[in-house]
Amino acid sequence: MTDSATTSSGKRDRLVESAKALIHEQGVHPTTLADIAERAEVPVGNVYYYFKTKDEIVAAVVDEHLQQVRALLARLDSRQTPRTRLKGLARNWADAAPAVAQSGCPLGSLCSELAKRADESPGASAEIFNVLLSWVEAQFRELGRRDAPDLALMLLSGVQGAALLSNTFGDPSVMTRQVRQLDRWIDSLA
Amino acid sequence: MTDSATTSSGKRDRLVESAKALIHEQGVHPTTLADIAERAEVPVGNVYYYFKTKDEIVAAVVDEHLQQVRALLARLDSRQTPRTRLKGLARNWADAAPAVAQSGCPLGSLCSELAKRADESPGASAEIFNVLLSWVEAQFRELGRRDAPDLALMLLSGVQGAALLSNTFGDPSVMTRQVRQLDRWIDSLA
DNA sequence: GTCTATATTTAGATAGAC
DNA sequence: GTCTATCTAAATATAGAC
Repeated sequence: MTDSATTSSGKRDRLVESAKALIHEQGVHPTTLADIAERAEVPVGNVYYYFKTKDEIVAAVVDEHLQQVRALLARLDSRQTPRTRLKGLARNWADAAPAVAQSGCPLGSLCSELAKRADESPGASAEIFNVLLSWVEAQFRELGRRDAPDLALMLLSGVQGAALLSNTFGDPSVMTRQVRQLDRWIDSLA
Repeated sequence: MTDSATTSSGKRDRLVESAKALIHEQGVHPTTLADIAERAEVPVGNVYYYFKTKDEIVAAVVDEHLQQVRALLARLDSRQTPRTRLKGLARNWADAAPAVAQSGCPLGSLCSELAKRADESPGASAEIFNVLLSWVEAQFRELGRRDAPDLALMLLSGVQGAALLSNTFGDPSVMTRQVRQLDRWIDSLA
């Protein structure tokens, strides 16, 4: 019903969810197909019925993240002003602080690992940050800032860098402190 | 001469340098001992004379980074004012933009990967960012800012996040733009 | 100290029964 | 569509000759 394949029920989705969680916790490379299958409660060999290679699972996880980001931004779009929309995004990150301290930003650490691959082109993971960056930029532009691209870069970088430090130190407060600071920074803009 | 072992010449250092470069380019997990040995022009089996495990090589690479950061900060300490010292650090990052766009920040991507490991404690890689953070904080305090810890976090996060985005997009200008912005931000502080 | 050959383990992937 | 059993390849690590 949801996609082209004639798949009956749940297993494919469970595998993607399992892979998503494990990749967040352990990283792409250390996560094995056996790990993924076990957590999804699917026999190992069966994985290959749904995905021809490990790369295909990773691609599905990236796509899942992309859809999730799109859904989040769509929800935020219902808010009245660009400022409240930006603050909603910030709030979202602050809420994720404990998970981020433990395993890093699910998007950031994934992109960090995928960017190292020999692929020439930016790849699908870049699209996630592209979507985020464009959206934030649009909010700043609506706030009347002509330097919207720079401001968007500053905000996203600030969050991603804090996520990395928070994870490195295993300390959620690093993330929350930085988000609070960025929140004030948004307020300070004309 | 340089360390406790009775090692005669070069090989250990070559292995660490090789590992450092490969880990930057490919990441920790994908880099094999065979890769490291080949690049260092040392036979594979011989690696185990210098390092008992792969983890030991990684630890040596982390330590190498730590020493390098300490040396950089020591050089910057010779500058006259805290502001010129901070700008020297920023300049250093801007110069690294091409390499960062290609393979990420050597420190950031390494910490990102190591933080995911099951280890409870922050580990040695956290010490690198600790040193950097403390140093930057000291500069801001010398500038008379009582919010020095927050400012230091903002600066380091801003750089690390930009490095991640720059690498994700494979675009050096993302890094240089952000550093320029942070440079202006430093100027704007009382 | 240096190196070759090899043991061990594990992960990705496939074949084919049901 | 589902699953078991297994092949193949590669990576870490060791034994032991020189």
